[in-house]
Amino acid sequence: MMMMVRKSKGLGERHQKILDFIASYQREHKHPPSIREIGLHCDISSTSVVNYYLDQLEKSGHLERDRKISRGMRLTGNTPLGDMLRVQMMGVIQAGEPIPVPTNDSFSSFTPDDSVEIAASLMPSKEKGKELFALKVQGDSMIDAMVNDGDIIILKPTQEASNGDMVAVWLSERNETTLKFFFKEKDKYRLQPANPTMNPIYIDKKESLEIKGKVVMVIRKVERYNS
Amino acid sequence: MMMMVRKSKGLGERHQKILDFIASYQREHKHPPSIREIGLHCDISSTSVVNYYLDQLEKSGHLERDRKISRGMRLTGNTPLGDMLRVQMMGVIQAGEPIPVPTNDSFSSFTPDDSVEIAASLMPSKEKGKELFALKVQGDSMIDAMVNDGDIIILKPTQEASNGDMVAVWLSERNETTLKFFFKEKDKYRLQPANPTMNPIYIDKKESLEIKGKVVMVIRKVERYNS
DNA sequence: CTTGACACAGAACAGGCGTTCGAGTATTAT
DNA sequence: ATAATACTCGAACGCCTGTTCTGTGTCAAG
Repeated sequence: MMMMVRKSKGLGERHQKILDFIASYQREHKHPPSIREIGLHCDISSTSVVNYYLDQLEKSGHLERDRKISRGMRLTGNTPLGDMLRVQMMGVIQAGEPIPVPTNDSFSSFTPDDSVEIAASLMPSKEKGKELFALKVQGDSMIDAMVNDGDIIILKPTQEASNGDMVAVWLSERNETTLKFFFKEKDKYRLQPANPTMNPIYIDKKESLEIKGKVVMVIRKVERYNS
Repeated sequence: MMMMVRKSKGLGERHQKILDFIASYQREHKHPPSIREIGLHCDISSTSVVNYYLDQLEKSGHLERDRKISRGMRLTGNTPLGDMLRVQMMGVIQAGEPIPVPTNDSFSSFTPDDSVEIAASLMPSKEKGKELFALKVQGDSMIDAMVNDGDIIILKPTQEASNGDMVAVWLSERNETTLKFFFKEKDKYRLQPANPTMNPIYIDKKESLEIKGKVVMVIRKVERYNS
């Protein structure tokens, strides 16, 4: 008479729906929803069932709960609050090495240590989707992209880019990683350095060019000059 | 028999105490306190009095309240939460113009429009004091500092710098603003560009060199390449 | 078929919490 | 002095909300 999905493993449709609702509610109201509000918007007619799922989400680490306290819950994964988002630090990007990209594990592992928090107000427009990841720049090889050793770059995973986007690309034939503005021209790609005093490089369309992500932000913690 | 202070103008001792308590409670519990909890820790025996002050704080803009909702309040001023800080955007920095610096008005004006929010976790160590300000870079004149047109730089106001600090300086005799790493040498100052491929410039100690601030962070929202 | 974990409903309980009201006291203005 | 204003208390009301308990239908394993 009624169907139930997802017995044990992983996140069910219901779980995801609740998670999403909490996030959107929080964004809109600046505070978490009550159990009953969750039930109402997620088509759950009993508070005990919502509580049931909340408990599971807490055990799986997606949620923190303050027992006995009204609306005492908060998401732990991305966007701890509506006004801040947390992106996963996937690793380092450097000239001669491939670019680490997020796997489809999506959620699960979220060690706060390996993540970067960013105020949502800083985020350009609609990129706020949680589909973001971070890389730490290693080496001075990307100074032509106006990016220093130690800088953190935030990017959106994608395989395609529009003209003018800054992309992180892997040139497998040259065994080279680079950060450039991307332009598709007649029979070649133009990779334009961010530094306007430097010249672009051209990649023939026959040559392999793997776009790994679109750069949306660069963050630099200015340390002491080391020399 | 009992004293009451601060009749009308400004923030009273009571107001400040409540504000402080909400902030500290929020930091510790990750959610706002209830009216009764505030009363308890601020020596107010009646919930109606707490409510009374909360209303005032709301009217004066220090607080937002969600009526009827348990613990429905949040601070609006700086550091809306303990994990984020808001710095004032003082203006633009460009080659031929002096550097805008914060006046001693300190607080008062906090228009969210002219401010930048930063996750506290991004802030290098102890600079977190609210003595920070932001500038928007205008023009390509600072590419030698690895800073682009449109970048946002966060700095701590200071007139002195240690060797290796990146500083924003005004060279009044040259009518020039620049961003460089600062080194004091025998009888001159060495201003070292962040870009390691570029050469330093030297300023004789007789020449005027006004340090306006120490750069602690650079943030770049990557837009489309315009050309 | 039986058993047991799993998913869900519904109702009831109890405490948390914002709100409101009546009343009393101190300060300042008139 | 008198009135108006600012501040404080205590208690009661009633909704909001998390918790808990009992019961039902589903599904897979034994």
